[in-house]
Amino acid sequence: MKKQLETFISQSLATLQTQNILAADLNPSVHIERTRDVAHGDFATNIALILAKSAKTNPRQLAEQIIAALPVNEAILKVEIAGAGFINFFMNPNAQYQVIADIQAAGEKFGLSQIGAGKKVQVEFVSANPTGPLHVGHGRGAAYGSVVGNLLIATGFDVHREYYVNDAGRQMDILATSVWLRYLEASGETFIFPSNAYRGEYVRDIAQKLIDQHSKKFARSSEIVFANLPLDEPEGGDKEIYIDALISRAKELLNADYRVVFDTGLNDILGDIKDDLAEFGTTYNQWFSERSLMDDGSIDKALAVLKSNNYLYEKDGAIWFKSSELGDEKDRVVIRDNGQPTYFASDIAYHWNKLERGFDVLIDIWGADHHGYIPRVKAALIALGADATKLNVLLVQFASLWRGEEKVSMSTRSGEFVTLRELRDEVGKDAARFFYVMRRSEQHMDFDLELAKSKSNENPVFYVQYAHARVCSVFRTHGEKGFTQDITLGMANLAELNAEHETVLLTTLARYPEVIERAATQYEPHLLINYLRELATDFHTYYNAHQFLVENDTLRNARLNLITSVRQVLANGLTLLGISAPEAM
RNA sequence: GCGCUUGUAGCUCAACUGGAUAGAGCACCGACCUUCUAAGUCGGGGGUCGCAGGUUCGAGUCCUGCCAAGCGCACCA
Repeated sequence: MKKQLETFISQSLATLQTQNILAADLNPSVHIERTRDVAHGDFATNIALILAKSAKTNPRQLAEQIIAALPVNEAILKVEIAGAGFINFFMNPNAQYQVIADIQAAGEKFGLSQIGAGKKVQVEFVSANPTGPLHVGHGRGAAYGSVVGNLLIATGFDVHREYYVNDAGRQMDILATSVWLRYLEASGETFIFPSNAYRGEYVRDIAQKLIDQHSKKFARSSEIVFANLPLDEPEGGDKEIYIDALISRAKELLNADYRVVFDTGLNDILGDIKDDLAEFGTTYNQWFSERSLMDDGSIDKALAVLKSNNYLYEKDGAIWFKSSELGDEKDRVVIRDNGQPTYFASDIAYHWNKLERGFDVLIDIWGADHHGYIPRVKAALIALGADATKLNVLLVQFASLWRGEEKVSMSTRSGEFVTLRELRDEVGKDAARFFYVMRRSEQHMDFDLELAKSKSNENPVFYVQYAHARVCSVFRTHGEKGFTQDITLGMANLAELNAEHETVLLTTLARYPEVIERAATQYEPHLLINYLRELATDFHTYYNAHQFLVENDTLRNARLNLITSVRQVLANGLTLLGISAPEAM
């Protein structure tokens, strides 16, 4: 209906253009809004206010001309000019029932659209280093990314979800070394564990698996392992230099076996991450390996192009990229003085690879702490001669965990962080997903564990799910009372749904496709959450105000068709969020 | 110091991207269960949209300057 009005207005404007009332080269974007106040009708547009200046007339006069040129349509009851020049549309009340037929016909497809027109979109999200289990910070990115993906699919985009696996690089070497040291400890060696190594309990578990599978194959005496190393930080040294020296020592002593230790750690943790995300309802089309970019020469190739485009230079033994010439704060190292490419070098190759795969839009979902990284990636794409405007980086702020009034402290340093798995175990998948996407992603959010668990009206998850369960419950009672639903009879008598609560509900239902479209194109899943809360409220209010299972056959069946539509839309929305729509609670 | 993000009711957050009288939920006060699930509903009070300017028919929304919070400013990822 909204779309239809937009078309009508556009037609009217085109007419005015042929009459030279409006300039022919004008290409206005018509924007129709739902009104906030019933006195303003059902829909309104400010188009006359926007165009008045260029038409060299006053808004109200232009509004009159627009209305005069409007096509006649029986769905429009009347059109008024209000305020400074708003055009208000009052729709024919009979038109409001159409939505029930639409929902019934489309079913679970109601709300889907084709505005994406099959455009290829890649959504990359989470992509946490496989150096440990996912924590609650990753959870927000996982929930947000998967819902954004669902919304884009729902609006006709061709979506490819991807997790970039950082299976190369220094952090992974630190993990591999940490695993090996725990392995040595478990084999009976004693030494002081490095301050910069991974200390989590899971590292010991992986070490134990190594022992189970390979016995003492990788054991070396601690005298040999720690001979002639620089000092660790607690002893007055540098923890980074110390751990790097240990990594070199591990590679030296283990030779080819280093890769076995490394891969055991990688595969164990990555497997855990995959299981974790799958249980959280977050799935991927592809797990993209950083190492593969090194192995197939993609990094060398990207750097060669940068070099031939004159964006690389050497300084202090390292190779630098002139990102400062393309909007970044300073130049960035791509090859360290030790000859190793930086993480940034692989990321250049990775983003280039994404574009070469033919995606029309790239969406990267990052933690907000990585925001400073955006200019250099865009700079790299420009320097490669690629289209950097295709890259869209969405930032997700951290969530603070609360237990009622008490803030849950989290410190990565001590290894005492709350994992996503712990969160899921405590509050469940549905509540976790709902809470994560309840707020705009750039908004810092407080996540109250007590609230997420509570089975009360304070908890918005239960509130929405309860609305769905309630409709199902009505139908159970309906059967118990010996009624048989007659959908056709209900459809023929929808006009009996003339109570104010019913009108409100019909309007809310009709808004659903608009909400999906907006939530998708703006990448704002919280709009869908807000909508579902409103729909649930409208339904609960209706439920309390009217009895559905009345004796009157026509009215009863009309009402049943209405609440069936409510159930359908609630289920559709919850499905997009990856949240269950329970039939009973 | 520079950059990014944020600042709206006591608290947590919305506000259709520049529109009409800024809205919800908690919390607080007061009503509603012999009824299709009270995990629900109804009513009430509560606001200098961080502050100050500017842009225009019109600003919570845009521009400038301050103030405050978070994050970032590696040859880590």
